[in-house]
Amino acid sequence: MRIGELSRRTGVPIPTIKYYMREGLVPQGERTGPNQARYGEEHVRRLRLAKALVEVGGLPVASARQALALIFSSGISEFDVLGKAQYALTPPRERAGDAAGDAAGDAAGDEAAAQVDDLIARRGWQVKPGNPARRTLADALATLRRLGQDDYLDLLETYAEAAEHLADTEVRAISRRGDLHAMAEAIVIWTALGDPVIASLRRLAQEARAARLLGGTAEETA
Amino acid sequence: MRIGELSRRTGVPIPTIKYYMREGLVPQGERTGPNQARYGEEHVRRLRLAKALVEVGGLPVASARQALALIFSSGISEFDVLGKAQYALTPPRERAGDAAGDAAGDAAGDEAAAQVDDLIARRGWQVKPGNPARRTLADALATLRRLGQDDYLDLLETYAEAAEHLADTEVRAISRRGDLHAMAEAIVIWTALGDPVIASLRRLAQEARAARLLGGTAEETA
DNA sequence: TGATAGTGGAGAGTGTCACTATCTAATTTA
DNA sequence: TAAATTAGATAGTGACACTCTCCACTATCA
Repeated sequence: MRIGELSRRTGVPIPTIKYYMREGLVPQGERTGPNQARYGEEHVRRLRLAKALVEVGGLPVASARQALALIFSSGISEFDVLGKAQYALTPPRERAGDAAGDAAGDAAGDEAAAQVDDLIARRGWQVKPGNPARRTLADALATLRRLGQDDYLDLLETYAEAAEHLADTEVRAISRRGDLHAMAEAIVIWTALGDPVIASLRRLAQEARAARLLGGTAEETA
Repeated sequence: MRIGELSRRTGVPIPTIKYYMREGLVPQGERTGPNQARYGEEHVRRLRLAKALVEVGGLPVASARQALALIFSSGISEFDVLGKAQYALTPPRERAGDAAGDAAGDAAGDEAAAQVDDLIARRGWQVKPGNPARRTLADALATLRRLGQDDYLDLLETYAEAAEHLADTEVRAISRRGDLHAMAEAIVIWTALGDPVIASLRRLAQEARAARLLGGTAEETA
């Protein structure tokens, strides 16, 4: 097929397809002439995936490229798909740890890092020291502490339990796929799209619980 | 205090403080002369909060302004703090539902919306029809469907259970605060920062579970 | 009592990001 | 054969979150 059909079938505008090709999210088409190229089903799949990661998953284009490269590469083993996916999907953390404010060499940051290590150890989790989620979590906890919300940090235990339960179900479901390629694809998709799904469900459940507890009514909101 | 100290105590650069004042995230200082103003502890708190919401929570500045306005306003009732916070904290959803691709008037989108309604009903949740999380969730589910991941949609039940459990604990913890003002603040903070916390924990737990199931080792990754 | 550093406020400038538009020459397609 | 598409390259756009520059002033230290 040519680019027009590719655009129609995926809902991605032609200029955007061209842009994604330049950026390497989608490979070039098979050239058939000086100004003609042909595209196949793989282009459709890959483009749909790119669109989903960027639009729904909110990934930067560069991260989406990495994730797509991972899925469509041949030399992956099941031992590192997940790790590489997590690396690719963690939005490039800007410099952190600086600008803590309030003089004092940032006690909250150190405490938070220790707290993360402690949590991981206590749960018996085996996590690579380089997993970017460690940093993200420590940053968030340090911020919570600086905002004086440390009296709620026991919620963390509940969060960790829930995460463990989720991860257990997810890993189990995905490992049932025999095909390594399909596993890699599912990991990327569910890691990226799972975040908004969980966030939405949390908000919905919050509203429901709050209504039940505070007696709020299900009326419209400004 | 003057702006220099405000900057030092919060870790926010002076030009950024000025920008935040222009954007209304932080109120103006109390003028004491043609080119002098004084700032107080409220400025410090508010600026820290602004920084947290933007840097860690990843909110757009406009959303952070709304959230801060909510916290520091006087006329809120406990019946709508949460709803308003959710409205303020949901990143402005761009147009959705269009550009589905593949001809066919987007069956995935309709099915997903129905699926969300069904889930909410099945769980017995009381959720306002206008809650923005409905849309976000439906979009994500529709995308999952279009990517052919609908055979995993039973994971949704696990997600919903986890969300319900989390929300229950959160709402319970927050409602223990008698002060409505403190409640509003906690809601905003935990709604915004809870997302990255949960996402990180999920990733850590995933790696741990995968290691256990696949026998992966905790070595370094590229 | 200067010299130096630090303000407040307004407007313009910067860098990044994700597209989007335009152009040319060369095909297809009707 | 005329109109519509196409590939590819380059340039432009709009949103966003700052960041810089000025200037007429204070504030503070030697």
